[in-house]
Amino acid sequence: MKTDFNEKQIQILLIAEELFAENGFEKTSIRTIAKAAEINIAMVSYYFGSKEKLLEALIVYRTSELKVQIENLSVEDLDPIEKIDKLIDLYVNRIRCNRGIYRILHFEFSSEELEDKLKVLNEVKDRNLKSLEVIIKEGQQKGFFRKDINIPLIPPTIMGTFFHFTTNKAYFKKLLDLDSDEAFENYIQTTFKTHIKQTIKALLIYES
Amino acid sequence: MKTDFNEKQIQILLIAEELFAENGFEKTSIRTIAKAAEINIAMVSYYFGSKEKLLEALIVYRTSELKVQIENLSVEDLDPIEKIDKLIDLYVNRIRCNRGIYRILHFEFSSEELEDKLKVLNEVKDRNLKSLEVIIKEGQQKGFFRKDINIPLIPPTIMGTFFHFTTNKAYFKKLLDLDSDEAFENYIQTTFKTHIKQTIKALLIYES
DNA sequence: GTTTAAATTAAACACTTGTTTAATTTTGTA
DNA sequence: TACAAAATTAAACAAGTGTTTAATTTAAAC
Repeated sequence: MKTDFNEKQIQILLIAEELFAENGFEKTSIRTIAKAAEINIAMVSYYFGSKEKLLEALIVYRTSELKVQIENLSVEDLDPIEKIDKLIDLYVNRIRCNRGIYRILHFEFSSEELEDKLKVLNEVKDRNLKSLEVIIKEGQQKGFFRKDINIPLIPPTIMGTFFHFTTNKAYFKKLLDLDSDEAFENYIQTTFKTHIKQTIKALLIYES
Repeated sequence: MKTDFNEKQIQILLIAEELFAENGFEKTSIRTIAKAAEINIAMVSYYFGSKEKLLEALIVYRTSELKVQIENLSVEDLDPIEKIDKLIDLYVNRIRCNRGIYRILHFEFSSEELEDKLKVLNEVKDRNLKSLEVIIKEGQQKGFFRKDINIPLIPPTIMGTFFHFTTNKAYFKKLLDLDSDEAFENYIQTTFKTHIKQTIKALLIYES
């Protein structure tokens, strides 16, 4: 599978990503993409073969880019608790940087249909999970964390909470009296992040 | 706005719901719905006006049905902790029962475009949040829970985690060695539910 | 049984979709 | 400059979309 794209292709990919994330794959026509990218409608087929393959190219382009920052964390010299804090920062920031492709991946696929193309993404997930395991087991060894943690359920707790919050942005903006996008953004970076950190740490530490 | 539908209309709504949830609104054509419901393609326009209005009718039909079971909980004679357990059971089960419409609501809309039609849903959310507030404040008064809880962030934690888990069903089935849909379903009803309960309770109780 | 309204149908409509064609322009190379 | 490959274009294509029409059947009321 091709993983190198020329400038023109990348230009198209980036604009397509924006449009897909905003309006969805189906609702975004090739003509819309072409107009936004200021190219002829035939160029999409010319460069990528089809609309579907354009999407696949976008997924390949983005997911192969998602390299591992999280692995380094497990070897850093920090409290297990500090590591969890940092881990959540990394999770949230990564999703925010790549929110376009994350939106697309989560909303356009039933996860089953494009499984082959998501292999790269699954590998990233697996590696992240492994790093998380190292961190938590270290915390358990040092007596910080409880022993009966279901580790695979930690990432969906972090990401799920975050996604749900941003997906229902309009609702929460109203609920929390955040009157601008900046205020919403700021709320995420402060209060919301803290909430997730508290949640995960409480889960790891709390003895019932 | 119409809220009462005859048998034929409901039959169409239910089949449309299934198809929308499975394949998405855009990918589901009126002809597909008509074939599945064994009706003429003109009947959708005849009964609902348009495809868009069919969806609106479906949302109205389902959301106005989502009555409040959660309110009763706050007056029951239970531990605050038991109430939280029960609350999460209610949340998860309600989403599972109505997973079709929930999928549609979360995946088809940017939440902003259909705001008027989602008013009913927002009212339900608000009422649920109020009930949750009552329960948590009672728990705080009785000394069970910590005082600095950000209550509005509890529901997105519960629902987000759950949605993320079910949306990425394929991935988690593989990760957790769940080889059938029944096994997955069973995992949700036991281990996964327990995880959410633990998470929320830990968050409410844990003192850092 | 006749009349009237509701329900149902097949066909056509106008429009958008993704894709392909064939002609033209641009670019790089010898 | 001349040539060949790559890039770009406008136009056409076939297929599918949601919707409407006008005719027909069904059902209910008198």
